[in-house]
Amino acid sequence: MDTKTLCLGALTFGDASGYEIKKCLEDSIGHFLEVSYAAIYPALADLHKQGLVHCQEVRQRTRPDKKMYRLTPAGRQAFAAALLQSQGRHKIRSEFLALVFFAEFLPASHLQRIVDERLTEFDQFVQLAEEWLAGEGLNAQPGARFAAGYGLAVFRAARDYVRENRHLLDEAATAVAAREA
Amino acid sequence: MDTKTLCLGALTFGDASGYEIKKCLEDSIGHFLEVSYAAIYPALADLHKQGLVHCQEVRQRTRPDKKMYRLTPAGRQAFAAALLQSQGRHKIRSEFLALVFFAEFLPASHLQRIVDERLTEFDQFVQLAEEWLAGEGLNAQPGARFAAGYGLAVFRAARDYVRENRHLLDEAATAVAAREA
DNA sequence: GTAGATATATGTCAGTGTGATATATAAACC
DNA sequence: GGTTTATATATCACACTGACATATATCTAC
Repeated sequence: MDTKTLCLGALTFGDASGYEIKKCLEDSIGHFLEVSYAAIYPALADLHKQGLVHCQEVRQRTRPDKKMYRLTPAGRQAFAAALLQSQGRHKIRSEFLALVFFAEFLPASHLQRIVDERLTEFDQFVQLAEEWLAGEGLNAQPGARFAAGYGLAVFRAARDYVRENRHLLDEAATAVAAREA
Repeated sequence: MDTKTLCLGALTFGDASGYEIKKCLEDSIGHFLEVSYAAIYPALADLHKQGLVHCQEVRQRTRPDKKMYRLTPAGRQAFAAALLQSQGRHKIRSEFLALVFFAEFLPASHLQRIVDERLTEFDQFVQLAEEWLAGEGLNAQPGARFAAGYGLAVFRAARDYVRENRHLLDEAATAVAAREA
């Protein structure tokens, strides 16, 4: 599932510029998959070369000009084919857990600050997901609802675990303080 | 938290070769952070150039020769400094959820096969983590136990959610079947 | 016994993605 | 009047991934 495929996917919701594609992906699956402009713009240029999207420049008075992209029939086919090709892997890259794993090498205050940041993030996501599922989500596709529900369940579990067990990390830091004294 | 830092971290457990470092990291935080040989070997070469690790070639009769690396005092300091520098972000790149999000474009059978694979992976992790926490984990550092407990909580939540809600995805696929008929 | 898989061990390479930076306009805010 | 936020596109150095290449030894199944 490379950036090209994600762009094609975003365009199944309707025509969009690179900027709008980024917003679309962020708002939908942004919590599970990051996309950056540095990946999107070259991807769109490639897709255009391959004839998978149509591109039209739009002059705007009140905003900078933009390039609107539209899926071609070939693009729609290529998207379906790419989805079938994807293995559907679920990867996590957590520097947070790496830091926690090496807790013995960090000052307690630093560690707790990092924990607080993660907790804030988890809380925010839980709230957003709850609101979405109770509001707009009611009209969304089943796949989108499933994904949001998954996120809610997992982030809730993460939040609760961290809240209830963060005190264990004080022991880790204490161990180092004692060692260094 | 780049590969160099992870290598230094692995070496705080004792001297090791690149191959052994990979195993060490896989066995400890492998479920939250992937590392590949293609990243490790150049990282070790760099660390050696910078004087952060000491390197000695070891000739072996029954196995291929290996290069054993050891943390230098400068390396230990650099590790602590790099940890302090790390923001501790928690990123997820889930093609699984992306596929689910675009469920309407996939055949039901394909989708359910992908769900089965994820479920198997979640189950395996839950079992591994339970065993580790009840066994070796009892002697591990608090940080390592916290990380394992976090993984257990989150993967359990993921497993339970997917088990109880996978039927929602049949609706998605049915919608497409109806549309295409 | 021998064929094939698995484990040990190190490395490269093309392609892809990230984070930072650059540029420019307009609206909203204080 | 100045700062921040939003719109809009793009490039660059660097890091990482997945696939491949190479070599030896052990373990398993027939």
